[in-house]
Amino acid sequence: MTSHSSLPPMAQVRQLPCDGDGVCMLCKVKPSDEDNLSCKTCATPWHLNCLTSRPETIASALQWECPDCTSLSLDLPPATASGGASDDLIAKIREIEADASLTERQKAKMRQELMMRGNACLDGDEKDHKRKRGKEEEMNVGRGGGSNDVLDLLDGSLNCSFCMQLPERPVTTPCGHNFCLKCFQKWVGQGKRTCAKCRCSIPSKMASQPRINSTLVVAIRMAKVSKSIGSGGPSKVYHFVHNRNRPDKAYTTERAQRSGKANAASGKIFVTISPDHFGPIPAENDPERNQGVLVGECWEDRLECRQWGAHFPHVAGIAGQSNYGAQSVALSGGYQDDEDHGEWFLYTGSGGRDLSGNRRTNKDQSFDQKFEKLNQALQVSCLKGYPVRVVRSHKEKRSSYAPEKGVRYDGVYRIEKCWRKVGIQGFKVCRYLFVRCDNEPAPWTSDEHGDRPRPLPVISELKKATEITERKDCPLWDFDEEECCWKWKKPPPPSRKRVATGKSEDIKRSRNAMRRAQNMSVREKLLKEFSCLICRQVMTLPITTPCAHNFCKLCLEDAFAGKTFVRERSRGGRMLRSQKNVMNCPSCPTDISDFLQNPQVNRELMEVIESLKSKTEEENGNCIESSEETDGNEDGDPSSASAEADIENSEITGVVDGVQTLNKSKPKRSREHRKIDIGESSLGAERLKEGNDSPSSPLHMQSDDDFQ
DNA sequence: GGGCCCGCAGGG
DNA sequence: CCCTGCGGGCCC
Repeated sequence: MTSHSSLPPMAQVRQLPCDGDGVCMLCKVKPSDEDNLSCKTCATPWHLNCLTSRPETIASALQWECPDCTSLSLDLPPATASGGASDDLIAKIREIEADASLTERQKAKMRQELMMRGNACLDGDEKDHKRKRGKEEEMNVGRGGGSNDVLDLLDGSLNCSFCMQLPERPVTTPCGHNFCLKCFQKWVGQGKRTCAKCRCSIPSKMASQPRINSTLVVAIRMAKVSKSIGSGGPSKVYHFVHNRNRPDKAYTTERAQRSGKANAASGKIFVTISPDHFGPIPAENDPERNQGVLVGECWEDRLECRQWGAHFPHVAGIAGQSNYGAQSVALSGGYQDDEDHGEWFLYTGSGGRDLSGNRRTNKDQSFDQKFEKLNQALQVSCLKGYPVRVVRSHKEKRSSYAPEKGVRYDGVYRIEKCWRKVGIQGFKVCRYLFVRCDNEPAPWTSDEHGDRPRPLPVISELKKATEITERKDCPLWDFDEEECCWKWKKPPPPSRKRVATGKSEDIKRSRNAMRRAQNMSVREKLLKEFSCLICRQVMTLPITTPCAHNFCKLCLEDAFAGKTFVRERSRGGRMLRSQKNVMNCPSCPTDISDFLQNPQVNRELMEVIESLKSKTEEENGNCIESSEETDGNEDGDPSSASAEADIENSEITGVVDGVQTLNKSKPKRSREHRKIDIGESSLGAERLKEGNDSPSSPLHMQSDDDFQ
């Protein structure tokens, strides 16, 4: 064999195409037209001089196939018959290429879809994803023109390079490229550890635990909603949860303040629901804000979550009464058997552990769980079809759907089935299948609408299950086809408890921000979503951390500027200097030191922000600039107050052994200051220029799979 | 990061 | 009144 597909894998890895700007990713030079070679299969441009094997004639150059496409057959599972699926696939791709009725973009899309499909079987989730993408595509066709439209703007820049559509559950790689969670997972599932767009390596943590970039989720949904309203579609107004609209500080009792949160009495309950209230918490039970508890609302911890009524017990995972039903559950990684798929998950009951003495959280199971007490309460909710509120905690590390920080309300679910099986630890556990049934979209989806009834997932462990409980009667909480929403089909069970709250005087919030938000154009609202978590202004050079937080490049630089990065810990009376530096994300306790070696600007996002800005400025002159100025200075404005609080938080969580701190005294960067060049240089590269020996320069560690 | 210790709330 | 519980701070 003489073709480069026979080269060893490493040799192929050394071959890289040109990036989106046409610059060769190997030699970093933009090839001239003569040196630019396009693959006939995927149309990617390559630098002729950097190829290990070049076509010899002009004719063969026209028929040239890039190393990625020729190695395609290597990636695919062995074909069933000789010739097989890979040949078939390539034949199909050629067919697409030859079709003169298609535009280049359509061709690219179809090529990508074929590549994604491969000849592997799709699991249920994936089929769902494909179906959904297909549907969206139909809708997009109907969308038509509107060149000035924000959705088109996002659509052009942020598309997932696998399915060529706006990313569903977007995840962002450290190199700054955005993909659908499913597409990304499929890619890494094939053993790929480089970015599909730029071939940068993907850290193993990102590959195994990708986090959803909620900034993008909200932005995409907002754009979609604005579009459907604009086109005379549903005019329902969806809430977008902004941290700045939340109360500044959770209420704590005097005693709690004395003894600290570990021993805190829970604070005042802000909502007027009884502790055995089922279902969402509506606006009429939220006298302070008059908006109810919204899907996506986040709290610092379980105590604060309790104060807003989403989940009352401050330790237990299940709220309920054995003969009455369960109102809410918390997913916080306490049980290994849990399995989270976002819209549905498998939950494990409580009990089976020895909690005698001082042990409150023994993780080891030492006897079987039974359908009694709180486990029975969940069973009642299953049989009756009650809505069960679900909160997810950052402590659940294995789920892509867990928040990076604190506790988040994710809406109501119904328990469709429950059973008992032998758990991972060898003792019997109670198991529950939760399926989402909320009128508001989940925090991780860009859908404009909430859930629709969906077929139940196939649960393989049911084969070995005992005591399977399924609902026989109609569920009390169900989807109304006429009204197109979830509602009580029969009245909920009467409350047996009193409302545990008085009138709260502790929280004073202005509604100005909300009113102002209502008057803002979609573009301005979107721009607000793209705020840096440090400076609170629209990001100039957006950077997405592996923990899915977004910052200006310069703010992130500032946050770590002039700091000593060697981590010291005392152990056994001696000071130990650890090999690896630890630098925490300013927004959460994730160590982003590896990422900081070479953080990449999210150029796709930057493009969107720039277009939004220029279009808004075109229309409003300097309105945005001035409104932002007043925003920050206005007294009593929850946005500014909460922003301060968040910065305060980041100073606590962002510190590692007191070595790294955000420089609070540093004056806020002026907007002029922020307008700097968008050159190729990354944070790491700039640091490099300062000199490797400078104390501020992070160690340059070479990761194993970093081939450059 | 793991273990220990603590207090609190709610079910029964 | 006792038991249970997917917390949280702090120390090592």
